[in-house]
Amino acid sequence: MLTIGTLAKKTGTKVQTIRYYEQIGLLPEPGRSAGGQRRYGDSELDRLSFVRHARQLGFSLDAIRELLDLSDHPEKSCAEADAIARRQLKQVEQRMARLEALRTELQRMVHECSGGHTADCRVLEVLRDHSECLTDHDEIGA
Amino acid sequence: MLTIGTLAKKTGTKVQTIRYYEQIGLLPEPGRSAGGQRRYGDSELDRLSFVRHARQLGFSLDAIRELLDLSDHPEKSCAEADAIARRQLKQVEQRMARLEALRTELQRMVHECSGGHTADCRVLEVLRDHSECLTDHDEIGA
DNA sequence: TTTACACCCTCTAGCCACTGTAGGTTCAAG
DNA sequence: CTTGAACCTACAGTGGCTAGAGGGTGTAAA
Repeated sequence: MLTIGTLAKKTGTKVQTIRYYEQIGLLPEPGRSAGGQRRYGDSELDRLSFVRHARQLGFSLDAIRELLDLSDHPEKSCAEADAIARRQLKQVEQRMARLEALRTELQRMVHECSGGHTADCRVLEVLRDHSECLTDHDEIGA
Repeated sequence: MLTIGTLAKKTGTKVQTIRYYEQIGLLPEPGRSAGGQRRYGDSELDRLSFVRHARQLGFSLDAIRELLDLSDHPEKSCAEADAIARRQLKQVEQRMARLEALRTELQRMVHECSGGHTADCRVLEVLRDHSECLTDHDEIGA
């Protein structure tokens, strides 16, 4: 039986995060010691590892919920899990494309800055005059 | 004189976002009509455009605050603006590298999934068994 | 057995950068 | 003068945690 701290160490998760996952129903309520402290077994360890790994791959907690549910029902079709992963892959690719554009623009700004006063700063100038910009308008958060 | 809605349209910003920027001190309090509605001039338009453009390049609001401050003081050295931009570029590059790894891993998962039941689903299997994973442990949010 | 101390508990608030809603007021056109 | 779109304030909610206050538990040594 593991304490929450041990589980945290084993999975590279913060203690608070584990409690948070429990709170939002991503992890089941574990057993407790006589004094009311959480005690975990191997199944919880596996489940949390699954969650963390999926998080590392950028899946949202909602997507992970679906994946866990699929994982709990071995007779269900694989197609859904596949679809979730494909969706995630697509998102990652979109974000990469977006970042690629940002990188180009930032490189341009930085390379052209010759280090005088801010009055002639290329960085600020580019920010001021959007028409010089190559990136598109939408998807600020992407 | 522009209403907040017109300013919003011209800059591709939501009305609430403009009010939010004002609230956190990123934009100055504008003049008001007799009835108390916000009225904007060209300087506010420029400033908001600057902010939006910087946001599109992924700068944080704090970084933008610094950039605006530098832009307001033309006699200051350009070096600081340059440093902020370089920092941002570095962040973008790090995020790209991270996404690159995610993409590889996700592609592997998806390509290997042959579409049976979840019991043998490659996607879920990879998530379950972290040892098969190529991505590193840290930086979940990157 | 007591005491020290690391660890655990709940509850609440905060982070970023918005976004949405409720309930009311103002403005401009017709 | 009426209509209706656009405006106002104030506050709650998003995702995915993270931090802190104020207290209780578990265990090993003195």
